[in-house]
Amino acid sequence: MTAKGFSALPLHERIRQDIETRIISGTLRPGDRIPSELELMARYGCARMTVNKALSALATRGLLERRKRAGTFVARPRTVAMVLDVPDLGSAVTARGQVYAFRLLDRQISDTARDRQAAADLGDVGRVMRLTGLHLADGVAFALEERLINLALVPAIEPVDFSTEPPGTWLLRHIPWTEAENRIGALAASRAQAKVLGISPGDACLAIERRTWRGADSVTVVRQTFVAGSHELVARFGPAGGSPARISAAAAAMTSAIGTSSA
Amino acid sequence: MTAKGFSALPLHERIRQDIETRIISGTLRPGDRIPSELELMARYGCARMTVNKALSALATRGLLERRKRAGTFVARPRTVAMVLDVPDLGSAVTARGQVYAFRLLDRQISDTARDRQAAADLGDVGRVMRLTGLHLADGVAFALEERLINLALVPAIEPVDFSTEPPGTWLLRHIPWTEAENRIGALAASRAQAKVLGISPGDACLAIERRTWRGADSVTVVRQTFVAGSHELVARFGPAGGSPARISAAAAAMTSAIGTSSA
DNA sequence: CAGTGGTCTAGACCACTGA
DNA sequence: CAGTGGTCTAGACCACTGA
Repeated sequence: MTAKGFSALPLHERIRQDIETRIISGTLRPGDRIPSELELMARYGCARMTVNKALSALATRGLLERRKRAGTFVARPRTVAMVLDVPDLGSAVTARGQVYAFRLLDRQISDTARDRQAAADLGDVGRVMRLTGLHLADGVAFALEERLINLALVPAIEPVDFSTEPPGTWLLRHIPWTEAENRIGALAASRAQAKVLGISPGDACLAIERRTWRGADSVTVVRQTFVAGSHELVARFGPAGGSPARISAAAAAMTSAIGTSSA
Repeated sequence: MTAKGFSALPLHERIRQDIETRIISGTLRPGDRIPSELELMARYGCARMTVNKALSALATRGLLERRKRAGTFVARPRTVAMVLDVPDLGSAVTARGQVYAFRLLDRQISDTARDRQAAADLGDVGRVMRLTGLHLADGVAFALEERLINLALVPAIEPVDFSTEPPGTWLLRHIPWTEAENRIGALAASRAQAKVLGISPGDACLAIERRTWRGADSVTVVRQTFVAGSHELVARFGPAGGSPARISAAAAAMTSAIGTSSA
């Protein structure tokens, strides 16, 4: 496994972890100045670029703040920005050991010229597809999905039958979106929502509204309404240096904590 | 060589944006191979390190995938990892033009040796402080907060009076946490929760459970229960190159979309 | 003014892995 | 095997800005 005896990690990575450890342990405190690149070159016996790479990475991740002439400082805790994992619903259900299914309830082709709500959601894009469907775990509906898709941008989706793959997964596999926004809140189920979800009107639900763009163009807008307790979002922040994939795996490995209903 | 008069941006940044633009516009599609570093050196007339910096940044952000010998490829859209902004509640309320206040309802000192729930939440850390309080906007309670704090790690908080500053803000200003986890769900208000929040039992609420660590030690665990419609979380993903701060500002500038209750 | 970080060069050796 | 990316060197010039 180890090729070269001792250097399992590249030098810039070891420098990065070294400094990070001092911040975590409290040896370096917020506001403290850390040695200049010149000093660190001498300490680690390496070129300035190598030190720079380590410090730049820590600055990008918000642990350090760099100011010209003044030096490099341990950053003060900032307004919190966490990494939110938005898993594919099918994968999430399967990971819980349940059987996932999507049931399409309704599909309509519309046009933003006539459909005011679609125009508000996607802009004046022309033809749109409006989908309504249910996400099921072990045959039980746990989320209602209402989605609009910009057909001008995604014409290939028009003939797709969503019996094998829900629209979100299809889009994820086919359309490289570049920007997305999620809004997360709670709401009381409406009469219509309650009916298809098999709950009572007024019951608590988690609501996610997600908009996706490709460049300046709207790809899709989706509103998902989850029965309370059936779904949980996890957001993390950590200096563990995790790639999104690793963070996602770590979150999936954890067990639930909020509203554990033993039913 | 480089036309030196016009470089508002560093060269590595221009190369990054150039390639990013091709991905966004669809000129480069998922799975496409992009030129090797050697070829890009020639194209941009620069050193390999400069090209490498641009490509590494895009790989870190998940837009490119790099494989030795094979080359660099436009990444396929991955499982979604978004940046979730977790704003200070006081700032969020003030930003909406309302007056924020925190009202402490209860404060107890306990010990994980006797307090089983505290031990489960924080680990066997010894003395803990248990706080219960309300977040108010224009004098109306919109969130209930129940918090445990590890006093061994944060002894300075013991005498603090939270009349001017809620516990979360105090902690953010004083304790450099290194890791945090949020769990977000919906729940129906219990009788006790409903009473202090001025709503009815069973009413929909947004629930956030946040755990914060400093290195291996738990700092605090907090459960916040928001009246439905009173609070919304926003998570974004975008190639706009936004720092967390910029993303946060952009999110704050947007108006609500989910469950706007005029009550 | 002088030290700092930001950027860039023109090389180099290496590990990896697909043709 | 040969091309690729990963890393690193030992320099350089520059803009910025606090002492």
